[in-house]
Amino acid sequence: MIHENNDNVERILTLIQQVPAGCVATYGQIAKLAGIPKNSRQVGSVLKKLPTGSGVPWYRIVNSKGEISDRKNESSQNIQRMALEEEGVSFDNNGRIRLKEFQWSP
DNA sequence: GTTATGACCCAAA
DNA sequence: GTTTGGGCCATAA
Repeated sequence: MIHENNDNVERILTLIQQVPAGCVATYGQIAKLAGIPKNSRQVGSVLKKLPTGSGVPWYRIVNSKGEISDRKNESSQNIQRMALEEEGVSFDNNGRIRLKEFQWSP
């Protein structure tokens, strides 16, 4: 099937839209649910290229440690943290989210 | 075709 | 708790 990759992107985005406000999900979690457990990097790749105003809550996706992952443009990270705090997600002194408390479970 | 890169993850140390 | 090395695979050049 040659459209497999496009389907992956579609599934990734659909899943992310299911993450409710006030919760977070990890890249690996989304990848697993999307049926591509070994390619969590693709999740980040998709989000990176996401157009602004897409309506996809990209900021609810964090890495497996509960941190906002590093990237080229760090202002994007500030936006992400702000958006999450706005929804009630709290960070500890080390900039981590307690996944036990805030991680979404389908 | 190859190589480099990356919003990742996990087991092992 | 942490760091590290290896694995992963789509994407771009």
